[in-house]
Amino acid sequence: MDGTVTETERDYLAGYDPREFPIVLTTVDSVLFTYHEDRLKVLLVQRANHPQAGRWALPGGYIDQDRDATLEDTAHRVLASKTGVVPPYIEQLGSFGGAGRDPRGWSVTIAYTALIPFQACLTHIESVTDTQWFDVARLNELELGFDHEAIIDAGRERFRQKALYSLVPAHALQEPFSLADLRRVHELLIGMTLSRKSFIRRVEESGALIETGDEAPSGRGRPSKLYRRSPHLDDYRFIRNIGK
Amino acid sequence: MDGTVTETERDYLAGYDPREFPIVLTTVDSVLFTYHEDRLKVLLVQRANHPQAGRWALPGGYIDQDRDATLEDTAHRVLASKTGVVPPYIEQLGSFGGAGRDPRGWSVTIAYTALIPFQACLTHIESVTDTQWFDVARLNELELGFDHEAIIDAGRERFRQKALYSLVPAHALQEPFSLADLRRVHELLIGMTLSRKSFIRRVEESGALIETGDEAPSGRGRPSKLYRRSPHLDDYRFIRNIGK
DNA sequence: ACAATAGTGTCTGTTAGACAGTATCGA
DNA sequence: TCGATACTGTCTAACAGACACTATTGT
Repeated sequence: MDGTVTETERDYLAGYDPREFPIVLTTVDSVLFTYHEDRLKVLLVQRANHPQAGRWALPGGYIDQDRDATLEDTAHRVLASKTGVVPPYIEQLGSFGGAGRDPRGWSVTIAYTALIPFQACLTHIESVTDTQWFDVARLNELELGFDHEAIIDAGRERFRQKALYSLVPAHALQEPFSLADLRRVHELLIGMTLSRKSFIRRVEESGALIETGDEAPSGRGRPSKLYRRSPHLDDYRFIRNIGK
Repeated sequence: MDGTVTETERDYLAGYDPREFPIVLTTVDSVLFTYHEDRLKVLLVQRANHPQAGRWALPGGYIDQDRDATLEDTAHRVLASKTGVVPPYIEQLGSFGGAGRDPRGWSVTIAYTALIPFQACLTHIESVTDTQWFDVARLNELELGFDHEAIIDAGRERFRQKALYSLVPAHALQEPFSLADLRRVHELLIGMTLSRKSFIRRVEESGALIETGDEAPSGRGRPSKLYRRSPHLDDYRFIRNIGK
């Protein structure tokens, strides 16, 4: 008699031991961006443990099988532990895996990418030394761990696309914010200047932002109108890209 | 003396054993679409082993740590084993993970989505009984394994977007093909009819397709011009979406 | 000749970009 | 008043959609 012919799924699961199979090291890393003082910044953490101890790398870690019900839970938990809050915008970026990217063996990281206002986690980040914002334009001065530079590039490219056809980058700003600031975030992401008029028209047409009615003095010059995010912000897609 | 203070990365790796940590079951699954007889089809495989033995599910499997250097290698290997060839278009779709999606425990699948001409794997698929094309409009009649229905939906949505701003769906057609056929593929993906004129204009403007110079009789009526894919097809993006 | 299918010519509406103009602040 | 910044009015170019028209086949 061949036992496998009549084996039930219950029997199979009772005898299943994952340690009998080759093990893939699986982690979740996040690329968190913000905007501060006319610069795009990305959050990095200095690694305390081997491998790559001492290097700056993306905030990430193992899945906690008891606490995390989904991959997004892991990303939320890790980011909250580094910033004090869950970012207002997060999406899955992609997975990066291979035999050589981690010296411990075949590994996969599921990467998320997120946006947060600089002020939302200012005090939390100032209270520690191992977590810092870095100017994304100066990452070449740093030697990052693993393949995290490539993952950050993928995150930038994702938000570059979003800046072309959505107003999602508004999540990088503290409310209320001016359209001048938001346009600047888009310009940094896209890598070119944008027409004021075109940008304002899109904001009005979309309904993805709400005018608060207040104004803010901008140093010298006419004060700017202030806006906040509408609940539909994340869903709105322009059918045509901005930018010449 | 505290050994960890002076421990080198080499020492750490020598003592590293992945079995000491909680194990996440990691697999790669692919959503392969094609077009045949005015229908969108997706490739499914009937599961031979537990869990979910007997159910139809996405082609997928474990990473072969000796053969696969990257995640895409795994997707290629599995798809080639089911169709006889590597599909001409494949991209990473996203990762689906959680505590409850596989009865064996916490699991992650890295999903790819791909396109192939129906004829490219016709003979290979006809030679086996456990691998079949299914009409994507009739998947509700099937009880799929795991969360694979949700993954297929994500793949459809990905290609729905691509159909709005690219000509990537041309990979689902055998060369040479007519614009009528390609437009039909786009219409099925988008879920609405498209203007002939708009579609032809985009093809001409993009340079992503090359006219072969031949024609094909289409039953009755004027014969249609035939096209093949240009090498730039995958890169081209329209700045504006098609469709009202 | 006719139906059926493929492709074209041309008009219109929409919207991005350009640019000049107006509005409102500080100095 | 002047410079600086924010916002608006309006023209133009580009392009999608509509639709009528021509082209080419089988019956």
